[in-house]
Amino acid sequence: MINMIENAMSQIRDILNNSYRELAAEGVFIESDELEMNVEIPADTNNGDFASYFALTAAKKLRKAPRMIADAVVERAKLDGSYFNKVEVAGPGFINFFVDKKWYSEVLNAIESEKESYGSSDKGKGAKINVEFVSANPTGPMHIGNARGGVLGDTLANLLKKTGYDVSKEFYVNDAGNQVNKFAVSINGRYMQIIYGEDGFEFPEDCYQGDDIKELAQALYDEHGKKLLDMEEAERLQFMADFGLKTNIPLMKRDLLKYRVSYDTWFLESSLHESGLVADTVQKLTDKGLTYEKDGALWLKTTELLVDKYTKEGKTPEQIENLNLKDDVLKRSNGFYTYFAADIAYHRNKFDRGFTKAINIWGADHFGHVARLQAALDGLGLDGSGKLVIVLMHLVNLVQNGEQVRMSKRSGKAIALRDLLDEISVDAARYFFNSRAAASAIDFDLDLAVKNDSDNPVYYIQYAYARINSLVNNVCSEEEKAGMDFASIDTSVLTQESEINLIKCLARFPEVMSVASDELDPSHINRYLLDVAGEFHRFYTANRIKGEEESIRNARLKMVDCTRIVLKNGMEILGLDLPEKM
RNA sequence: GUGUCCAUAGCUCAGCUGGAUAGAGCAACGGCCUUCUAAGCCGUGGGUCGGGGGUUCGAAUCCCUUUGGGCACGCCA
Repeated sequence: MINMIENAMSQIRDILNNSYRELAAEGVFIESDELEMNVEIPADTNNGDFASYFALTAAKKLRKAPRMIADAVVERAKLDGSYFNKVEVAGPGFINFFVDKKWYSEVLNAIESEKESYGSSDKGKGAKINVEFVSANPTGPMHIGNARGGVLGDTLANLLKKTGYDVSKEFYVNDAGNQVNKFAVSINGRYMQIIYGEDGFEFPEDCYQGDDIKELAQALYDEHGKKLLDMEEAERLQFMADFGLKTNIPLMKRDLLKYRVSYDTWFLESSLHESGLVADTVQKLTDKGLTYEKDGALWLKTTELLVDKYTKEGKTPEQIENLNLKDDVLKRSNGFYTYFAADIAYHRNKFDRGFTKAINIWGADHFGHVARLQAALDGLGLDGSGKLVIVLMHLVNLVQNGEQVRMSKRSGKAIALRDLLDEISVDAARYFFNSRAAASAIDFDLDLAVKNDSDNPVYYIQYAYARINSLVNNVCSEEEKAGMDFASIDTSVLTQESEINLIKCLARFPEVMSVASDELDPSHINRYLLDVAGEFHRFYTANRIKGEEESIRNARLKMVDCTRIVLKNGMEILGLDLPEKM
């Protein structure tokens, strides 16, 4: 909960405000409540550890030269009892603050007192949220894009838990509808081919071509022989679909677990149909006058709902007109509900279960669906625009031999998830898939991933962690380690540049967590840990602990222990192993 | 066509609620192991921040425009 960066910034705002108010009271400046005392961390520490640019932004309003404003305010600034020992004006009116030893000491004390909860916060206030991710069709093996989604969702859930949300992870299993039907027809086709030969039965072109289908058909044949021919076609297809799903779903669970991705709930789409929630939801929309019949199908007035939504969001009528909005079918003329209808019911169900927010990770190719689903939920009075948040994740391009490999289940060319793990480590995969924001497409170069194993940045981080362990083991006896009282160790002796840089870096962790949580982007943590590891390696090279004078030795041990805590807390969110030695 | 995401060093990317000299990793080149792990550290070179215009004291960041690329616009999911 302690955020020393925020504490320092808030002190600066107070110092500047007090100073300004005094001057205003004396008539030097006009009274103003609206001045924003912005504080930032300058890129170059020669310009202070913290800086405010308020004099430049306020200059126009106050009708004074920015440099003059800054000078006057700084003249009055009272640093007594604050974290700062120096404040100065630079350039056109930058106000630069320099922190005192006290601040560094408090950073380390904060980490030691909070330990595993350092970086955590209660900003979520316990809000119950649902994070749904991967939700791949159970009609075939998962591919590399699902791996990214799995890692992202799992990591995001960890992050949200640490920032005070009550998170439930969910996998939506599409075990109903068209895809499943096609799945059954595909298995049936291969089954027939086993019996009648490849030329004796024509395999439909728009069916799943992958070898996994052949394996399912073979398994069925091995178990039942030709007996399934005795069934009515509809019965046989149902039987095959059930068999395929029963086989595939556990395989998906197993493969995701290999990536340390687990779920609280596996939610079956079929349960929505069976419970009648889909029908009921469509009826509700109809009761609200939001549907109509055309060409034998039941349509949702999506256009109307979207115009509402976009108007509220401030789009102009011209902009909305340009979007060429269309309505959606809820119930097809053949009597079956569409995926869209089921999805509306599904999200209604999520909110019925008490989730105040639903976060879904979707492939970017589904983005056209986002506003429509939100609007449909708005139509039900469920505030989809506010409570349904979609993180669009761009797909992973698999590159091999310098060429992009096209992947699709239909062509059967998808690279199975489990094969990937035979090539690279889970840590490397988890790190890699979380190395960029969801919105950027990433190329996964298989040759590189296999070959440059030890170049992977994840080892840079893990190495820092392992180094700390062996360092401490080397310097301290077991008894000393056990009895170490870090709270009482004075760290004001740490004044080397590499020490200062490391402590500053450790201080950023709560802020990084906060930003990553707000942006639903755990890749911030990924990059941050790289910084921590870098600062540690630099410190390690420049300084020693063993053989140093006791006050220095102990202070460094404390700082190193703080580094270990931060690395651990961050790596746990990313789901990385913490190697004791490498 | 409309929408949307993206474009920053040779490559992969940070930085984007406007701030001081645009950063990191990889690759290249040159150094550092008789003392706590060299999976490390230090140094060098490398840039019209896709182009053009605008707003501003100040633009990689905001606005307009343009170019190039990914994706989406189904009685598929």
